[in-house]
Amino acid sequence: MTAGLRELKKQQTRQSISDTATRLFIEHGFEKVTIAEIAAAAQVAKMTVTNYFPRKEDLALDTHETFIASLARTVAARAEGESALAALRREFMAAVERHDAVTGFSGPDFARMIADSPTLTARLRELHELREDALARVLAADTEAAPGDLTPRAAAALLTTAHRTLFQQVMDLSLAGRDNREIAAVVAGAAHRVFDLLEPSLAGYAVRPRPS
Amino acid sequence: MTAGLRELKKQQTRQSISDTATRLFIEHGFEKVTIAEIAAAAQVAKMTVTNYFPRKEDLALDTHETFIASLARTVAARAEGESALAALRREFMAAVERHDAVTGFSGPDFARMIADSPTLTARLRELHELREDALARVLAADTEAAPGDLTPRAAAALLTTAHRTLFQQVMDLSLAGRDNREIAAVVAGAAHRVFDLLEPSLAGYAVRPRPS
DNA sequence: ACACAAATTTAGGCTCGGCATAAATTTGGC
DNA sequence: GCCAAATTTATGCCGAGCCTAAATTTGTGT
Repeated sequence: MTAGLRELKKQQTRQSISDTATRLFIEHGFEKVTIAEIAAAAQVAKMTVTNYFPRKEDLALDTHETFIASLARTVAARAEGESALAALRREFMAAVERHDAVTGFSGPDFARMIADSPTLTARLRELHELREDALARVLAADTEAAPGDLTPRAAAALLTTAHRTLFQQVMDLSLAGRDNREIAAVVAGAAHRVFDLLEPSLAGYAVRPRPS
Repeated sequence: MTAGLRELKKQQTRQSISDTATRLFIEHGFEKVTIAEIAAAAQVAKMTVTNYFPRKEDLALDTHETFIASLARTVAARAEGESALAALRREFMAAVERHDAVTGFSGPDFARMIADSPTLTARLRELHELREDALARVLAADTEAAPGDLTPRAAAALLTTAHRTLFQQVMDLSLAGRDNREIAAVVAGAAHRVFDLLEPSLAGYAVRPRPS
């Protein structure tokens, strides 16, 4: 098998670089840390860092695949008779109650790192857009929309926007130093209001049919 | 008066640099053109270009102030008894009928320049966000929302999202080489559907009171 | 165990955007 | 026409990203 030692060491190297980078970023801020410093701290060549992480942002936001796919996956797995909006609301509320990273990202340090860096903020915007695109594709396929139909994209935009607004709220509260418990309480209330706001428009959209 | 020749020449220099840059960008693509080339073509020092336009993106998207303020201004100027959504719909439809840049930006060359450049695409995302923030501030002030209230931001996000979706549609059609007439027709239809979609949720939000 | 091929890492250098600083030039007011 | 202020220029530096060739490490076959 070729999936042996070589692949293992690659993953170790990659992880080591990522961990080192994250530590330095949290410690000194994303913009202050240079790729050369990361390479030195991880005891690899500068080029090796670039090989694994083409852009510097990738070192800090390594879980982007999960993030991008999250909403699309939630909607794809919605229950029979459940709308896309209802599924996203349910999933979001569950995440809030679990107190866990509504976001995949977590903690005030992490939020600070992003907020303090224009580069990371921009990348996060891009991730939100990619997430929206992924959701739009699921909606288009699931509602059997015509190719040129704007509806899935508009709906995906609205749904993602709702999520992004709450996401931002979590970030803001996290930056303000509130603990997870308080954040969960405040965001839960806000989430109900935001989802309720969209309910009249989207309650009937992309409802998964019940088998007849 | 100090608003004389000196200020005039500054504006001329600025305009000359901007025009030169735009021409080169359209001709060869944003990423291919270097700041040094722009400076040479405009017959100024490289540093002068940077002085007027701190970021390279600013050379291509010079009308950002107008863009950012557009939605906020439309809502601020809405008629008595008119909701924020209705005002934005009215303004958008009027722009479509005028055939003019729904966007402030216009033409397939311009759209191509942006679409081909990750840098410009990212900057455009940022401009959308700034536009959303500006709109949120107007809504918060106008509805006298409490400081921590998420509603204005959520509403601004939804309204901006609707606009952005249609904006994207214009870009796509422009890139596909459709002429202004066809774009206007297609987008007008799409716009009605998108605004209708939001109507149930936002018809009653931020309605300007009639003087009693 | 050894050699060879393939994969991975390293070293070096290059371009470009962005920023800092000081010198040189141009302009407005007197 | 002179002087102070504003503007432009020249120069150099840093960091991200990319390219290429050399060096090292690993997997496979004998």
